[in-house]
Amino acid sequence: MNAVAEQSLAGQPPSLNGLNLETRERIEQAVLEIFSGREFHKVSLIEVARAANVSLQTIYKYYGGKEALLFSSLDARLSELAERMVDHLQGIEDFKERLRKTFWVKLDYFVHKPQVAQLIMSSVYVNTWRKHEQYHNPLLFGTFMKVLAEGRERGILNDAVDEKILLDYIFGISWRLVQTHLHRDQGKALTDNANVYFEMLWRAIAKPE
Amino acid sequence: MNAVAEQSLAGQPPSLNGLNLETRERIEQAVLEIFSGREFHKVSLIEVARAANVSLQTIYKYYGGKEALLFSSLDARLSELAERMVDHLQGIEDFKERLRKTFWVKLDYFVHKPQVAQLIMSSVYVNTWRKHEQYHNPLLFGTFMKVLAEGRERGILNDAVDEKILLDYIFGISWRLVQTHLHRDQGKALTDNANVYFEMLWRAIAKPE
Amino acid sequence: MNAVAEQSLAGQPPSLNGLNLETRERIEQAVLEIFSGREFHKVSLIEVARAANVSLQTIYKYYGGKEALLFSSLDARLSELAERMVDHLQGIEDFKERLRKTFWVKLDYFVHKPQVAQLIMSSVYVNTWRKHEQYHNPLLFGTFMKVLAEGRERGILNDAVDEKILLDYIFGISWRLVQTHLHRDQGKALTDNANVYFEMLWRAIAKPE
Amino acid sequence: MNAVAEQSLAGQPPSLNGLNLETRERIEQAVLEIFSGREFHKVSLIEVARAANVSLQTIYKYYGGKEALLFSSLDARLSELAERMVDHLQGIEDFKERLRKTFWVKLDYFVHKPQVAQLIMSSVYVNTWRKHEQYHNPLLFGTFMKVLAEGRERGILNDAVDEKILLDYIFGISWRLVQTHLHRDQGKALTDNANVYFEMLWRAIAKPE
DNA sequence: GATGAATGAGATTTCATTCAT
DNA sequence: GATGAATGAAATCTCATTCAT
Repeated sequence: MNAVAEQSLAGQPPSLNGLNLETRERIEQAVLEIFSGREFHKVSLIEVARAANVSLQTIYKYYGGKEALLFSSLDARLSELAERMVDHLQGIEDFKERLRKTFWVKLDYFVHKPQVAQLIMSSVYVNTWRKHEQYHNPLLFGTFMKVLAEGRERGILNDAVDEKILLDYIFGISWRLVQTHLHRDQGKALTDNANVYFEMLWRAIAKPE
Repeated sequence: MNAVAEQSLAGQPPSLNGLNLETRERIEQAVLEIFSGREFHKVSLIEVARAANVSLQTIYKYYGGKEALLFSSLDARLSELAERMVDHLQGIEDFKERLRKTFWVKLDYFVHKPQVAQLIMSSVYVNTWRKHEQYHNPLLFGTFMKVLAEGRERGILNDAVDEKILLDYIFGISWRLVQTHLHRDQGKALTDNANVYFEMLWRAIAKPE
Repeated sequence: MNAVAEQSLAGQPPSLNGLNLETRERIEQAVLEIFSGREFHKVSLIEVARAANVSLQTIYKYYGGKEALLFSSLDARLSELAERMVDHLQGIEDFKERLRKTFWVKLDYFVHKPQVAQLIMSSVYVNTWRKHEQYHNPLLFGTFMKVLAEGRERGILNDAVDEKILLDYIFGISWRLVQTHLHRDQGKALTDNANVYFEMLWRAIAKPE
Repeated sequence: MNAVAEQSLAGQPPSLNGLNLETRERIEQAVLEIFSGREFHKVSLIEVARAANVSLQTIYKYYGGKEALLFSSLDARLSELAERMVDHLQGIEDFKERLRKTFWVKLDYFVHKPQVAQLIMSSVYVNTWRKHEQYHNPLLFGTFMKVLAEGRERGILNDAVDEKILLDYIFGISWRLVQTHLHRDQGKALTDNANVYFEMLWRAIAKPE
């Protein structure tokens, strides 16, 4: 019954079924600012509309509802991250270096866009997110899986456990590091220490000699 | 203005300022069942009240509100986990074994009480969670910190990073493993593999030789 | 799904499924005042609620919606009229006098409660009205039909046309007289002339000698 | 601020300030069809536009709004009726016959164009209509008043009441007969009985001997 | 004349929360 | 402890109306 947010596969925000790009950015910026500071159900759509200088109806027309608005805005950011990651991997040959890069890009992204992480932490339930993670960000997910598969084939990564478990270590650690970092409000400390952190992670997932 | 849930430090659910114990268990059981299956804001208190066979007012009187009800119920479960952990650590001398035990108890707990994890995943925002984690479960948290400090002192654990970072690895990994395990609905697989998973974690946090 | 207005057969406003009588009167008074001055769709329920000093939800709970509120309020007034009519007919034996009385009571009612007529004229479509007339006011309608049937049996009324046609003359004329009277804003003129008007009506429906 | 529908005094729909005649007819036909079947506020202009195969803006440009569209369309039909009436009165000399004719033309018109009556009954409030009746159809109204004045002068009509009261009897009865006739869905019965009905009306308004 | 987008208003629904009994 | 009633807030949806192209 409602227009549904278009699937975004590329980084540049695609036009949301006819929504003016500039307007769209204003809306998603407002979403980021408001939902990152308050819990999902403490945010009213009318304030998002006002902050974005659009009418409530515009939001409903293009996004369909509160939850869809949130996830559409979030997906746009995560696509940005995925694209950034693909971009940064270019030209790196060494496997470990590739993995280190994915780790660094992720930490770096959230350090520079803390609101994206805050939004996830304050307005997205883990359960709900997991569903979206897989349906809506095959690029981000897929990029990781490809890198991991490569590592297993070359005998570099631990093969005593399922491949997805390796992903759990990477995601579990990186996301937790982002969370606590933001909670403690620590400037650049996270990326500055990225290498130390990565080496710890690496020891966990590398095949023990 | 609201009655506030009493702090629970021990494992046995203390009487919540006069709430009949049996009634309390019925309420918290209902909370577990309902909030674990639906998102926080998709659950209405009236259905919780009906499921627990109490009046809406009883909930308000003893818990104060929707969020307080959720966290009070959750805290009761987590105290159970903390208590279990303390209990299991008894008599284990070796440091690594003590840590392995904490890891195992945590995985085991959520495998046996998947609703507790589901409730967190479907009804608790990370942000909100973190606040409660620290204020309301010093026992669980403190137990971990003590074990870690001990490891650092003995030169067993990695001392290139802050102590809290080690905790991030432990919590980040264990929680993520629980999440994906439940999502994939995999019976006992998680505890069966606990040792393999722990060894990976251990390599991450142990001081490299 | 909503509580539906209870059928009112008696004159005293019955308690509307638990709605406090005093509150009910405040609401229906507000309805009368507001809907009589403005067209149905120019009235917003929130102003009715405010005028009646109740919340919007109270209205929805007890009446179910805008249209139901209007008709429930209207039915209460018309039941009053019906009851009044039955009451006034008591003790009058002569057929023509009985009919004259019904005519007079009707004109008199609307002269004294012009808002009821105004409400009908500004907020009720003839079509919608007719449906309610028959379903919801059997008393008012039935009283007339009984009087007419009696007149036909006694050979006093015109029997060249269907009985319902006689009713059309009575209702058509009386209602039109009320309308124009109110439009021209003429104090008591209508009831003062009721006899002259009735004699004209009588000549229309009596059996020609 | 709005374009206002041009006053139509003649029967042929005048070009509405530049609106193509054929288009206009399509629009007003759609209005008749749609508003006669549903209540005014249950009809959306977009469906009228679609049914008439014009854009919403055309309606706004030439009619000014929803209500204006309705009344403009209605006025066009009523002018048709007025014109028809004037036409039929030609060559009839006898006063009573002239009146009988107006009565018959009115019933006959609505019997043949039931949608016009249905539109009034389902989408026009009595109050709103009365205003338009007088401002917008001086021809229809005036024709009647002239005929009545004539009757009074010649001592044929009842002079115990105001002239307008006579009009109330004529309009009140004829309109009510039309209403119930359409409600009962009775083919030609109305015009077939027109004479009987008129004689009844005549007895009401004629000067009693 | 037409098309597309945006807006403001208000109907309706569902709840958390409060109050009184 | 329980029950019933009321309230405020916000989600959602549908339109009339306006504006720009």
